[in-house]
Amino acid sequence: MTIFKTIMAELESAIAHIDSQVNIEKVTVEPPRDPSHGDLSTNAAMVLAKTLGMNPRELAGKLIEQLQGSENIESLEIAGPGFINMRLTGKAYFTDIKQCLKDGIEYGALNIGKGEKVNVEYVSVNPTGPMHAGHVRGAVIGDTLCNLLEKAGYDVAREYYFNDAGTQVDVLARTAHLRYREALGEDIGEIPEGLYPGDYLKEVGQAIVERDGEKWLNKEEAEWLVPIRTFAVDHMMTMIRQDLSLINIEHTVFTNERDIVENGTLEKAFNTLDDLGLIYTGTLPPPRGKEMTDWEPVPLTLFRSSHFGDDQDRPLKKRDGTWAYIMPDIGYHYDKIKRGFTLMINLLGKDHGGYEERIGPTVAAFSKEKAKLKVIYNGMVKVLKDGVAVKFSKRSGNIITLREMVEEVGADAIRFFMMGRTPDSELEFDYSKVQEASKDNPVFYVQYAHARCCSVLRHGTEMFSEKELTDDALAKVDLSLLGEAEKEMIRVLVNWPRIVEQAATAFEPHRIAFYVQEVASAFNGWWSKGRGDATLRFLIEDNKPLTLARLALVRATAITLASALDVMGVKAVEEMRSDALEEEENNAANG
RNA sequence: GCGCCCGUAGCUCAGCUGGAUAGAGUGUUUGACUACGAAUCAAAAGGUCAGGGGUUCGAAUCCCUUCGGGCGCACCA
Repeated sequence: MTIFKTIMAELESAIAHIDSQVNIEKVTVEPPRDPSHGDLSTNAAMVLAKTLGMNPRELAGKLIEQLQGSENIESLEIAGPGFINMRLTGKAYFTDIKQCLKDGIEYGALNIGKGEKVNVEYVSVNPTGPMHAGHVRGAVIGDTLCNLLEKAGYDVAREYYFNDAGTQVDVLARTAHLRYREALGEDIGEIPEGLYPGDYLKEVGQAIVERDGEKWLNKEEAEWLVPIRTFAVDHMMTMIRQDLSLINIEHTVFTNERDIVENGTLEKAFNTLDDLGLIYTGTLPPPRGKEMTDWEPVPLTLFRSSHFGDDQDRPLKKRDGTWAYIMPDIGYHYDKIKRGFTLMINLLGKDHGGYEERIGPTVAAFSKEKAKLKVIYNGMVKVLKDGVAVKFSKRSGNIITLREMVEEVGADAIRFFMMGRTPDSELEFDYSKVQEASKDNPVFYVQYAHARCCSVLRHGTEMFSEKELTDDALAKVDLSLLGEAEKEMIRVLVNWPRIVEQAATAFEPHRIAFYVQEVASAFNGWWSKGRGDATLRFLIEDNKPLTLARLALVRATAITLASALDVMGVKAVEEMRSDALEEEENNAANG
């Protein structure tokens, strides 16, 4: 039970005392933006005033009477139009801090998801080349969202949809065959227009030689296309998975488009819609806003997606009776629903706008409106160095590969920056800024704060035995010795479960990145108070109980940071050593 | 033409799903190291939340509209 829930419960009973029937849905208990308004604030009086036939300030007065008795509340006041501001006792927060120390890395875990089956589909890059800069953002946001939803108590499947049925994989096969001929000594010259130019297919050609020798030389395409395609696709998928593992992304489910297309799922999906009476033959209006020279009205097999909010019905079959191009995606979502998911989240680039509108109606139809599809679109990423666009790498065929990015700045920086803001906007990813060891680099700033916590705790062992500093031991420490200087730190830490809840319900992992900076900032501020005033330092030689209380809070800070960074997939380092620092130490040691 | 997203401090961005005097960082100005890591901290200055209208106790947030930017819009894969 967090302090927020405790106070909310007390408020609810206070309200019930006045009127037990009233709807309290809109009542909130939150820390006010301005700390001078107190620790917590509620809008209850303003929200309920009308239905209870009182003016807000009058109602607030009555609620305050009821809340007076709370042992968690130190003082109450009515403010502005009818806010009730509460100042809490120091003690009110201790349960949360102790909980943090007990929970460790699990701190902040919730059960708001109640085990609901969620499918998050992300990356889903075509298996025709390596992961590159354009793919990374959605990959990281998706993966972090998975972590977040798991933290909030959802049952999450991390899914990769594997487009191995389109024409691109045939192009891949043709390119691989060309590389294969090259590997056997043929001079293939420049890669022709329309095939994949990257060098990464050379090793595929070589690998085919090693497995099959000259078997596919001088053969008709019809003979080699399928086996080479299978081989090349497998090879690409292995490569992509290795690339993803560089930034700690590992999917749990891989679904093949080819399976969906070939195992009858499309027919089942179509028939399901037909049985629901949602299929008819009709004619679409001409496409708007485009000059159509060859358009003519044609009766088509249509799905009544307009019943589910789409602006027009969608053709599922072409005029020749074959499936329309959206049908595999529809079949795929039919499959997801059959697997029991009630929430499907899909991470796509902004250039896929309209996907939710197109596929969402079928999800609603298949599930009788019990399942939902949510698409998160992310903007483009520009990779820069010192503010200048990074040159494309020739080696990989005019793309910046994920592998190169990891080599350049490391996985932590990539993850932090790629998920660190709302997905909507365009993102400039500047190699130089991302590596900077200073405050304007949040990755560094946060990791530094965590390392500082660890440093303090290391020093703590000079005053205490290890046994006295275990999390269990610290959880039993008398926190009432903490004072005003620590209050801000405490307030920030106990907010973590709320942040998880808010971020998870909004599907917005970037909030975690902002929170983690808030924690770091509070900690660095707290730390610095000890510089001006020695009595505010963490370690006070002649006051062990106070020191223990502070160490408990330092430890709670480290735990909270670690817990949040864990969701982000960023390492919580215990020590940071820059080259400069190391050099200094080496010089000291040598001199 | 229709739909979606965006417009917040000089710059880069938050803004808790409708709350109080709109916040950080950076940049500018000014202070603080005989330290448990100054790789930091504290303070000042900086705003017509693109413009206009509406909804209500209350709007950056919701609705309408104008302007400006991005993306999508066929039986295409």
